[in-house]
Amino acid sequence: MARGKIEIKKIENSTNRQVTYSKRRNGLFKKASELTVLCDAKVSIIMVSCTDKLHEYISPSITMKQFFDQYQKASGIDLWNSHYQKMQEELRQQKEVNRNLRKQIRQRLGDCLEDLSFEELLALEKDSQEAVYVIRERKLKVIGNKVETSKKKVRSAQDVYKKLMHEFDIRGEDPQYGMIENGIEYENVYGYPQMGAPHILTLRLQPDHPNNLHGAGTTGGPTASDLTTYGLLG
Amino acid sequence: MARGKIEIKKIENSTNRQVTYSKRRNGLFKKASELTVLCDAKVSIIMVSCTDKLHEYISPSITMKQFFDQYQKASGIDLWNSHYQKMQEELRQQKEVNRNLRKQIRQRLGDCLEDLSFEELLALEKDSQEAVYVIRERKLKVIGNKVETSKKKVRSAQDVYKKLMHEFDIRGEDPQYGMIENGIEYENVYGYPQMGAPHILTLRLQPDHPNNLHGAGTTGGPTASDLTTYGLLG
DNA sequence: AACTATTTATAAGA
DNA sequence: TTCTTATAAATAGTT
Repeated sequence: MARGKIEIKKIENSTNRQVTYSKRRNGLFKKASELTVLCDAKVSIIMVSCTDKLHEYISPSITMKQFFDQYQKASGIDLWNSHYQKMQEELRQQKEVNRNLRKQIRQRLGDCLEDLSFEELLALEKDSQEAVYVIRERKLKVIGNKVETSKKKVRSAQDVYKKLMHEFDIRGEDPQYGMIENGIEYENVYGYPQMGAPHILTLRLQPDHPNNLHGAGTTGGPTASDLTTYGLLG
Repeated sequence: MARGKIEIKKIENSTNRQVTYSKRRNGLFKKASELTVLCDAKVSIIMVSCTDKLHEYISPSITMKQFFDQYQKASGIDLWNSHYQKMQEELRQQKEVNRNLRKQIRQRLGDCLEDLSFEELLALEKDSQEAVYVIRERKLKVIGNKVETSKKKVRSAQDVYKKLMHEFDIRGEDPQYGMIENGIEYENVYGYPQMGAPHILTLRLQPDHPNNLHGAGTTGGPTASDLTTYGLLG
């Protein structure tokens, strides 16, 4: 449009093309800003050059997001709504699953039983009772392990004691005196849990009597286990 | 830019403004399309007039969505990602919660017990055992209700029977003959469940003996209850 | 980036 | 709205 008319087709010379792009881009943006002011309109221009550089003009007093929202509303073209709705549906489903799982747990704790049919109630009782047996077996195994560990510790301590006594024998010292003194000492030195063994043995006796547990269990607040397992329920 | 220079400020005359908007809009779009061809660029123009009409230009061979995506990527400006990411985070949390709830249920069914501390194990046993008692009580109540309902039906049937007999008396017919015939009939007519009562009474005897349930419970697949409550677990 | 001959856009009027 | 046209603005080619 100056120094000779040009044909509107791709400029083959790369440098020339780049220069023209820059000049005309400025021209376009200037026109856009004039339009904005003169006609009280909102204009958004986004340009991507053939070298993938991005330039934009946007009227003051409006954000690109507003533009996109407005465009979407006016054009009815779905830019990201399908994504959004898909996620929303997924979220809804997850919440539904969540609701069901919680109800199931409540039922396993003895709530909401009125929602169950008689057959479901029987099945729930059977499942729950079986679970109690499994849990009890696991508990006994854990207790067994603890007792075993304690026994090993005791044996280990006894070994140490014997070795000490043997050393005393070799040195010709009075074994009777040394035994008492060292017998008290090693329990702390070698990590023998002073209250551990009796405590564990006490526990071992309790859980075989469900009635005992039942009667005692009606009082008392949440335990460490409750906190762990219900942490996400709130 | 013709017939006199104009100042770049809002055109107060509404008609004039409208005309200028239309003319300059065309000019802008023409320049944009020339730029597209000359420089092999992609251009998007969205305009909203002061009367809230929307007009757009977009280079051929590109969609508005591609433009928005490209713009967002290049600019780093958050158009809808905050929405999106918020939902994604929410979804992630819901899935995490569900994972926990499922684990909890598995533990209540006797799985994954090795993940519990000894104290948690004891609490779980207590909870489970208590739940079994609650469930059992509920079951007994349901059975009681069923028995009560059956009794009422029987009483109601007996009333009907008495009335029939009374009518026979009034009519002077042979009551001995009528009694037998109608005694068989009314069980079907008045909905008395023929197998119902004995069945319920049989069930009533079982559940007070947990050992009985335990022994029988080790076999057998999922019941109707299992299907209902685990439907969403897969 | 600056210059400038020329083309193009457009303001005002019809 | 569209057409016309005088004139302002944009810009292609050059430096």
